[in-house]
Amino acid sequence: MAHSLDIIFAALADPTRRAILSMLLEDDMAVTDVADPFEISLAAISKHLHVLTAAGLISQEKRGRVKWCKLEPDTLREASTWMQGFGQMGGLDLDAFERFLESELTPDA
Amino acid sequence: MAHSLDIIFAALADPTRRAILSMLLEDDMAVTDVADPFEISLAAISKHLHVLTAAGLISQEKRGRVKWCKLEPDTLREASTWMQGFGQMGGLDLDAFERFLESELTPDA
DNA sequence: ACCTCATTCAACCAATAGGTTGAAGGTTAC
DNA sequence: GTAACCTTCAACCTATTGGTTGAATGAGGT
Repeated sequence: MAHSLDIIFAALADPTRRAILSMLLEDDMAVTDVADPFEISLAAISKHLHVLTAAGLISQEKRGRVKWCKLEPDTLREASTWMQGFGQMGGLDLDAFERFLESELTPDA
Repeated sequence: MAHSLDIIFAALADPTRRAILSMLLEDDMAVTDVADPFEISLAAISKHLHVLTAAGLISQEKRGRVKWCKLEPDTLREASTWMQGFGQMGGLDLDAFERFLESELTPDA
């Protein structure tokens, strides 16, 4: 956990990587199938998947010779919550805001 | 409008820039005052502010010799909306959120 | 064993990002 | 007018990013 917002947002800043996330929303996919719709090389896609994995936005599991990619929504939610806080409240007590975020992000039930 | 998600997320990927946004949550600020808590040069801060402006996350208005920086929450909401597309991560517990808002906003004493 | 498929590694390249410094542009104050 | 102040410009440096290609690794299929 605690994937830094630095690498999460950096991962989201690339259109290819956002497209990959959208694809994975529908289903888990093998690396080759992820690469199929794109014009760039498989190696480039492999690097993008590495960035997404490092950010915690996806996970990869090797079964046989195929590596499956799976969306990890919790990490996106981390960033989403950070942004929603900004969008909706101006001029609030930031300490209270952080306490709120913590209580929201802690999966206690 | 339609600030591309590319540059919005790229702008959010830097910790200095996110810190600046947090500061602007509390109040509008002049460039020099924004730069004050940071150890880096004023020119570097100026560049960061340019990136944030290009992304539409802040706006800048020159009054006299001072340039004021103001948070633009709508753009953050744009990016947040993109994330809503990812299913269950509309995620913030709205009831808890409203309770929080009440506890923060109603006691204006 | 051998061949094929799935994925990554390694070396390289051009472009960008984030930082520096010093000089320049405007604006207000004396 | 000139001095002080706020901000940006310009040139430069280094590290990182996103892409390429070709070889290497690993796992099945036959």
